[in-house]
Amino acid sequence: MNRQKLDSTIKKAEQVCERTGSRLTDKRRDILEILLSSENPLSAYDISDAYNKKAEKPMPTMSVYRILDFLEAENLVHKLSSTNKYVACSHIDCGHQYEIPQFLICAECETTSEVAVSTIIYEELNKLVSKAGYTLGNSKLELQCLCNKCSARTV
Amino acid sequence: MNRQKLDSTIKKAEQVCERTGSRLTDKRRDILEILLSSENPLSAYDISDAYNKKAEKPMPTMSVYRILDFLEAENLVHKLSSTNKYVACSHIDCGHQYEIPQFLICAECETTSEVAVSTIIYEELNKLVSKAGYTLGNSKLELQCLCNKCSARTV
DNA sequence: AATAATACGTTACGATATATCATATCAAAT
DNA sequence: ATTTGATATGATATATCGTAACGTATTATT
Repeated sequence: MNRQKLDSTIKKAEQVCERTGSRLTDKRRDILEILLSSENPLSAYDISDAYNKKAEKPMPTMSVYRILDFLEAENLVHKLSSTNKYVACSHIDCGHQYEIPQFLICAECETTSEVAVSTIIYEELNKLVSKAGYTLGNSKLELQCLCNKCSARTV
Repeated sequence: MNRQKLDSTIKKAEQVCERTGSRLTDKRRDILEILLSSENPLSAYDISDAYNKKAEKPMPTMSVYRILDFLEAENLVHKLSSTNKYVACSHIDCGHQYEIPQFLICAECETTSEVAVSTIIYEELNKLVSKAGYTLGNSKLELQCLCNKCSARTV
């Protein structure tokens, strides 16, 4: 992500926070920038390392986790529970609202794409869920995949 | 799960192992029984505790993990990565083959149901995935839900 | 019995995450 | 401008989750 795109995304993120009456502090912005700049999902410790490499004053693990929790609550960041890693939301800029974010995770190289589930899938899932006696909560889907690059390599 | 049902499931599980040239040893069977008997998903440590409460000789954590890995490879057990817990497969008895198992997890009480995704969802997912430049691997879906009981309580 | 394969034990460690309490910062009200 | 309260961060300790590496035991086959 180039500097210009990044700046506009950060600006948008600030607006998102304002709407909920919270603030995108310097450290929160730094962590978000690290995630936005990364090709791949990062663990809390990866993020900590990346931050501490640049910063004068190291940030304790605890703060990283708290900031990630905050960013997740603001929907600026998603946690991938299948890999225990974090990614910036791909839809900060467009403000796109969707019911369920879906992540395609390459099992080989961890390249990850975020896409929205189609309406038809969402409706079908809802049907299934209510038939089973549940109501759908704040869900996300994580699909173990192979990206085309890795797919080609392993053939 | 009553004793009779449990015994027949274990017998079926033994057959599954035989087919792959492996064995359902006593300890593996014990772990599987613990999971089959539990209402809710259990962590590796929960399982270890449950085993050690009954057994004369305690089982080290390492063995629990190895056995869980084994059972997962045989498709007798599934790991829920959103909670780091394990459940027995609901389809050992019927030998039902399905593309993608799907778990409905109550965010309140952790009650969990395993259902198969419908063909239509599977096809739609496949379309989405290939459009994004991936191929679908061995996936499972974990949906954060509310069960009707908890749903009623929180209203 | 000898051998090889599989299963299990032991020790050590690493990775992931939260609890708890203390401190700092900022913004609004006095 | 200070006090106050809310929010944010720091520090320390500890819980939880998981694996690496290597050794011993058990089982199946010869």
